[in-house]
Amino acid sequence: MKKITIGEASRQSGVKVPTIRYYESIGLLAEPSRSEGNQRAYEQADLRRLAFIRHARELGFEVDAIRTLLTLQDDPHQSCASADAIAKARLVEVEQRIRSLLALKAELETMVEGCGHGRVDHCRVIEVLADHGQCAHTHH
Amino acid sequence: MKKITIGEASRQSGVKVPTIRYYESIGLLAEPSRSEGNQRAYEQADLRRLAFIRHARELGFEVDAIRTLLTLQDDPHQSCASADAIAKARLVEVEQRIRSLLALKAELETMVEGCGHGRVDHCRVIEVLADHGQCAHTHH
DNA sequence: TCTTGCACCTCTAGTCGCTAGAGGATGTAG
DNA sequence: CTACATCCTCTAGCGACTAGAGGTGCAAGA
Repeated sequence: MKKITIGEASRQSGVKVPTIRYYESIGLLAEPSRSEGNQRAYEQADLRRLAFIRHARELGFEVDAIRTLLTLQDDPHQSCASADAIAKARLVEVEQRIRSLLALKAELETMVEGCGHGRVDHCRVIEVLADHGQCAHTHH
Repeated sequence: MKKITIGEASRQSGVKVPTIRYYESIGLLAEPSRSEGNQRAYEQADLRRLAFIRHARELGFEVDAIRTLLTLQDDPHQSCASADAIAKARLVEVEQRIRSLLALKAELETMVEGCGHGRVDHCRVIEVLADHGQCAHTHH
């Protein structure tokens, strides 16, 4: 079992060095053992945990949710209902966010298309921003 | 011209009272005149500016971008090229965000559908999170 | 007139998830 | 032995607010 430095862990997991230390500080990652010279020495299990965290963060899970997911993972006999609930909640959030972004996209397109590239006093971008009534879509 | 209190401005614009004060503190909103008792007294023009800011924020523009848009609005003889560029950049951002959220949605759906509601050791949610290789979509 | 009670004031600190930088120790290659 | 990269801890900063403490202003009812 050869030990892995934080830099190596960073390279292998794709999580930046300061971020790894940050995860340790907030208790997402356990404190690893240290070398003679007080440098962090990780093991394979830590790398797996880091990959888990990274993937979950990429999926937009909040740190608190990840904390729950990690404790679930640590105890495989538990029911996975909580994990399921967390994922479902996240799915609903993502769906809402997509809907609202699609509305925004439509509105931005109207703005940009309407812009005749002239002076500001006829600029559709500024106009639409100034008067929400001109906004074609009821996104908010 | 009757004066408008900050609470009234908040109600009419939909921007919370502390947020209005915050916008003033960062220079998005000019310092309004004050009543005898040192309370902020807004005018119609301030309400229009607040509505502009609110709408722009809802469209996801950053405060710096809004600052630029506001100075453009204040000088109607300028070319609207900057406004156009800002809106276009935002459009590109929104489109990217939508694409990545759609990929996330697909992945979350796979996770949730695969969950047999049993124990954690067979939970697809946890599994997929733990092993990015199982992730069907190349969203990141 | 007095008092109740809400809305207002300023100021500081906290939120989230990092990121940047200072100032110093350690580890490795030439 | 000397560079130089990498590591360490610590504090502060980011964006865009939000929360709370501790105090003042103002309008309406008793």
